[in-house]
Amino acid sequence: MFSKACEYAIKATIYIAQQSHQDRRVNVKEVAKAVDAPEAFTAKILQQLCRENILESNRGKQGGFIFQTDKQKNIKIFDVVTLIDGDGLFTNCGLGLQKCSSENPCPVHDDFKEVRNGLIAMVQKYSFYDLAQKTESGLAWLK
Amino acid sequence: MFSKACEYAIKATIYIAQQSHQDRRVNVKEVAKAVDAPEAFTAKILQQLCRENILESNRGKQGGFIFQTDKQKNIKIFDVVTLIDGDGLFTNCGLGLQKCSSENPCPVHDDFKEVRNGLIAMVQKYSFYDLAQKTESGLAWLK
DNA sequence: TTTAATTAAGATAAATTTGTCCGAATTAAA
DNA sequence: TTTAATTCGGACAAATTTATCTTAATTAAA
Repeated sequence: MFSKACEYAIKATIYIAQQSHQDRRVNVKEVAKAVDAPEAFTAKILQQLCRENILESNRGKQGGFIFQTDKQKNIKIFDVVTLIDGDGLFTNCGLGLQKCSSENPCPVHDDFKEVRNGLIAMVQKYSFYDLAQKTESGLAWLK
Repeated sequence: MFSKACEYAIKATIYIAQQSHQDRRVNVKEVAKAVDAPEAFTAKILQQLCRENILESNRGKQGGFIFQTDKQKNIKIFDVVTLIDGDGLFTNCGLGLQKCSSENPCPVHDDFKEVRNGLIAMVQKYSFYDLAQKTESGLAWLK
């Protein structure tokens, strides 16, 4: 469904959101461990999330990543998926037809659309603030 | 969502089912053209579908592939996806947690389960016989 | 019997995704 | 001011997926 990079991105973003609630910057090593992802690969992904202004980073001693709390409330899984994997999952035909539409539908057009709408609803349902709270309160886990 | 190989497999299987309704064997070249897929790659995929006894093939002049009509009625997209991509899409955690469960749920566990159940319902809804009919009657297209 | 059309199987290649490594820049603390 | 901890950026490497090529086996038709 999502790429590995995207799974790591989502989990890492939730973890950083959570730590940011306590004003803790976290470094790559800690994040990678917390979400059970390879460290160097995680670093690359966090870089991408910073470039796109989802996270903020600081170099040097005591440096690390933060996710501003007010920003957390406006950003959803949808945004991270779109950033890392692109929007193909949300827009492409389920069978890969170049021009699938209601006029030229693939054999599963309508049913797939429903599934996809469910998926879109899911990734737009929770903000990272919500997801971090859920995890903080012990109702969910990142590994 | 599905791999390229899997998309090709589904479309090719529908096309062959359709032609088999008229007792036409079809060769790789024709299939690949009909579903807009690379020929040699399609050949590999059809081989796999034959090995797993979904399709039947005959070598030599006038050879090609068929999909027995009675078999078409028992086989669903689900089976082809499982064969080509494995069952990960239907069983793995949406965020890749090794041991995601209701006791140790990922942050989107319940919502993802719902989406996934919709997906499973979709791939189990139609048999290839149904899908071929839909396509034959001009209600759907393979490219 | 020969030939042409076909699939089977294995090797290879290209592209993409996943993952690592290293040197440079930055920064707080010793 | 030096040192240690950190991110950044680029190069590199490994694994997987996608795709091609080539040769052998098979088979119907000429």
